[in-house]
Amino acid sequence: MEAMRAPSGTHDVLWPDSRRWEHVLARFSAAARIAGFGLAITPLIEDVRLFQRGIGQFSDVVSKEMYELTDRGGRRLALRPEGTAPVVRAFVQHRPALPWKAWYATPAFRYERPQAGRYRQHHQVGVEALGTPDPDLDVEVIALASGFYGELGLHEVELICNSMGCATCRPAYVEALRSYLASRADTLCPEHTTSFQASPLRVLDCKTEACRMATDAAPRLIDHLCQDCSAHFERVCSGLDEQGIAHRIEPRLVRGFDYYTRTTFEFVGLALDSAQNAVGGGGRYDGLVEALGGPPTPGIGFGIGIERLLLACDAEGCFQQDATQADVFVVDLVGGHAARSLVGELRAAGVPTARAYDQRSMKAQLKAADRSGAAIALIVGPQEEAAGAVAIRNLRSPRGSGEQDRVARENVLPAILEMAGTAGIVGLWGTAGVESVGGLDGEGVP
RNA sequence: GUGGCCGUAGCUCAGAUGGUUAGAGCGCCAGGUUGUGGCCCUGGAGGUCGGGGGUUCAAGUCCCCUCGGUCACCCCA
Repeated sequence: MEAMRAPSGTHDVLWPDSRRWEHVLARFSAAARIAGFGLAITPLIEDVRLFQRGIGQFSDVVSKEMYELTDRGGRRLALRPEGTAPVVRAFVQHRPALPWKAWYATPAFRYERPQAGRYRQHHQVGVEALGTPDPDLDVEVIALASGFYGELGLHEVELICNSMGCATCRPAYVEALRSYLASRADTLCPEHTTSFQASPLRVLDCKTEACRMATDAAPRLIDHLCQDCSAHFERVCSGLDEQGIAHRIEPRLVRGFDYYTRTTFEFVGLALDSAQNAVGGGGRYDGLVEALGGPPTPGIGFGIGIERLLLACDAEGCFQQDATQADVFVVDLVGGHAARSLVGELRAAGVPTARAYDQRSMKAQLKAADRSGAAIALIVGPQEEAAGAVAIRNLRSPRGSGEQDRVARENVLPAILEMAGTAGIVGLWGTAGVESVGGLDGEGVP
């Protein structure tokens, strides 16, 4: 029988790797809440038209990368390829009071050829803020992402931004660019010599030497912005300066979704070797709500790819791998009833506690205790049981020293707390909740 | 969707030009120490050599197909 495996381009995230995910998720949710964003959970499946109308019928993501399905009722559905459209759809459907700020964490599905940093199912955390064109909001949203990277200890990240203009100024610019490209069509790369007609903006983003040179002198969008867009972009940039957020204006930055207007930005992981080095990106989408059937409402948001974020964190060595499954390990040589009662008692008191099963030998149980990373072993054999006591052993004491005491059964908890001090595990528990998950507290944050 | 590289134990990998029962390190299990983890020693379990077909007296090794992984293009997080 062939062993089952996860579909191509999808991955399992298991302990201890998953610790980093818990950490990232906990940090992001905290940062988002502090910034006034509330969690939004929306369905993984949506009407395909949501993405066709939102992202754009002819975008690559919609035209050739969507996971589409027909349900038993004949509805055409799609697995979300990105996070913004569903949240904006929820806004249109429920019309919460403005401004509305939501954060999310979600898988996203795109049928692409997998490679480093690119998967068919990947995961994003992100935010959407709807209801005002105020550039202060742009700054705030960008600052949230930027601060989040910093909190994780990720520093080799470059912020690049651009403005895509609006319905007033962009069409004229696109026309200008198209005719410029037409004049140099023969110097473009093979792929763009004809396709520039349909999507001239894409050529700006082309990495080939030919297109680079050809577009060096091309008209730049930021020079063709209308007065409003220009003023808006200036205020975003000065706002970022004011906050001390380094950024580079990149007139070539073109993002793949049709809904973007005005501010667009991307965070590039400089420590990443892979060609997939965008660790986050987003922008304003002042026409999206309307396109989805809601009232004219401006909005802005970003998404951060967790897999790429983690790749970047690895490249910078943000996390120390130091997994512990428990702080206390119970070794039972009396048939299991001591383990049952001690484990129950300690866990109820909030102490991460593990034990062995199957009545294995003492050596095997202590070995398991060692591997679990526990700092303390509680040992109950016939002698202890007869004396109504528990042996408490410091698993972190120097090799051979075998530091071990015997305490009365009822004094186990205080004895653990006392030894915890010398074993150097204070604080591993007691700060219950996501922040202490996996003992990652403080790691990676200078 | 296009192209390059790679699939041998749970993991990392050896296995010249085809030739006996396919190996190592790590990990796992047990014993050495009948009540004490880490270091050490001994032993053990674990493989349809990704799958299918072909060439051959003989295929992990050569050929074809296929699946999977990986990298790049494309696109994006």
